[in-house]
Amino acid sequence: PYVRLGGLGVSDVDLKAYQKALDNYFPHQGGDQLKLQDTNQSNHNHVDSLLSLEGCLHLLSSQMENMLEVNLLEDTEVATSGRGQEPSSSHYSVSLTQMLCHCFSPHEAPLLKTDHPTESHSETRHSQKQDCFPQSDSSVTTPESLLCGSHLTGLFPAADIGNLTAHDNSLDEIKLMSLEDGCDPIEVSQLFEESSLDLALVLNSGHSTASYSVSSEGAAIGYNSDANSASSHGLEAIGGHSQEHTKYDHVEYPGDSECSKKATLKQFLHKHTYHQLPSQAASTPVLHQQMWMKPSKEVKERCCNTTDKKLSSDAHHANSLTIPFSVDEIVSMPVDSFNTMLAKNQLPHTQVSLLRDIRRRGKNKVAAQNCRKRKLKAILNLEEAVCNLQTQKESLKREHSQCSRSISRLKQKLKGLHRDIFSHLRDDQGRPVNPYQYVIHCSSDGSVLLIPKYSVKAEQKQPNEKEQIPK
DNA sequence: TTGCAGTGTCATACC
DNA sequence: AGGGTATGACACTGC
Repeated sequence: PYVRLGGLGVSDVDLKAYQKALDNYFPHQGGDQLKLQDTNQSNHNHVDSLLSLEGCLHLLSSQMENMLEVNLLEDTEVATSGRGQEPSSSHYSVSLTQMLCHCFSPHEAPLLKTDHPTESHSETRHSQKQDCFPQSDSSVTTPESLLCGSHLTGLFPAADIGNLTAHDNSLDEIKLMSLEDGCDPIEVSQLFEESSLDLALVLNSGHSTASYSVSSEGAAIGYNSDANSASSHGLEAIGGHSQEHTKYDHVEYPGDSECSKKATLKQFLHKHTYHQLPSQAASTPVLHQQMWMKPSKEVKERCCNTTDKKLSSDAHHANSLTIPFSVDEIVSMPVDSFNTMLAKNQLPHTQVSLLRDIRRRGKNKVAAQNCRKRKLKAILNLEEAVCNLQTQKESLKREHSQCSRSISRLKQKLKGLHRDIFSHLRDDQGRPVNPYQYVIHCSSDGSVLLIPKYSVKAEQKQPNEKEQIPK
């Protein structure tokens, strides 16, 4: 609340007190400025300067009123005696004009100070993501639909299948696998309690793979089991791919917002991003056509693009190594499991190298996808920031013009006050005081000095030399 | 045919 | 030191 009128050596001004007085003196402007200060912290400097100006004005006016009373009531000789003024206290060699110039110099507000908090709420992010893709929930909660048409639904009572809905995706996946395996779901649940390494080994030990996608888009497929075609290892990588993207669906990024939802949705809707779905179905083309009603021609085309060829090649290599893991599993398994698997299979160096490459490529692919999503998100955030700053700029412009108008009004009032004061001032011979030869100066102790302009100029050159001005 | 956007991969830096 | 991650750059593809 205290503002030092910079560089002038003037004492601190209690803005609150001045503001209170201003409310009486300039009731309209004072209230406005207070409101401005309250509503926009970013323009604090503007308000401060205006408040200090108004404070100065009010101090000046009130003190001048007192002085006028003294002048009018007392003899001019008394006024010129410098009564009560210590020479040391009148060291202000600054003219009123200078002070006003200082006060009227608009300060630049810190324009970049924004009230917009950055949006990085990790807790809400997750729900936003989920809200963004409600279909993933629905897909999770309807495993029966995933199994519809398959031979699996008849194997277990509906209650068992219903249990699938009560667990997270991982457990759903495990249970789906157990369904396929004909295992007891309870056993699988117990297995789930064990270490991931053991789990992975158990789940993959008797089978080629079961590529499954319970959540997100993959859920529409349900799961893609190539257990029915155990010899189709060469294609499983494509199917397994979807699991990777299922995880990718749930990757979270700082500052998710509505914009990112749109962007992400755009990505999700893009054909490229999930072209693995038809590809995945290629491992079980009949099932795929039943579930997606896609023409086989399109499936073939999808399967034959370069990326899938590359993946198929990787998968082919991986499967030629008699390793009971899909490419996706090679990529996603913990490094300890991976190393254990390598050691267990006694593979030659070239094949180990190949597996490491497959793993590296798979991880880097996901990383690249995440990186691109982040980049897109950053771009959207920057665009939003630009919009916000433009809005803020317009607001500041309006506020600046409002402050300029207020300052103009105050200047007019000050001119009138100045003119009024000098019209009442008389020197010791009773002659009017020339306003061009004297300046009015307010001191910190409340006294008002009339200073000859030449002394002000002299003191500016020699600040230590002060002249006692007759009052 | 051209341009663009999406994607996978590599190389590299960093943790 | 090895593995994972992030990112720029490149090539390729489909639209």
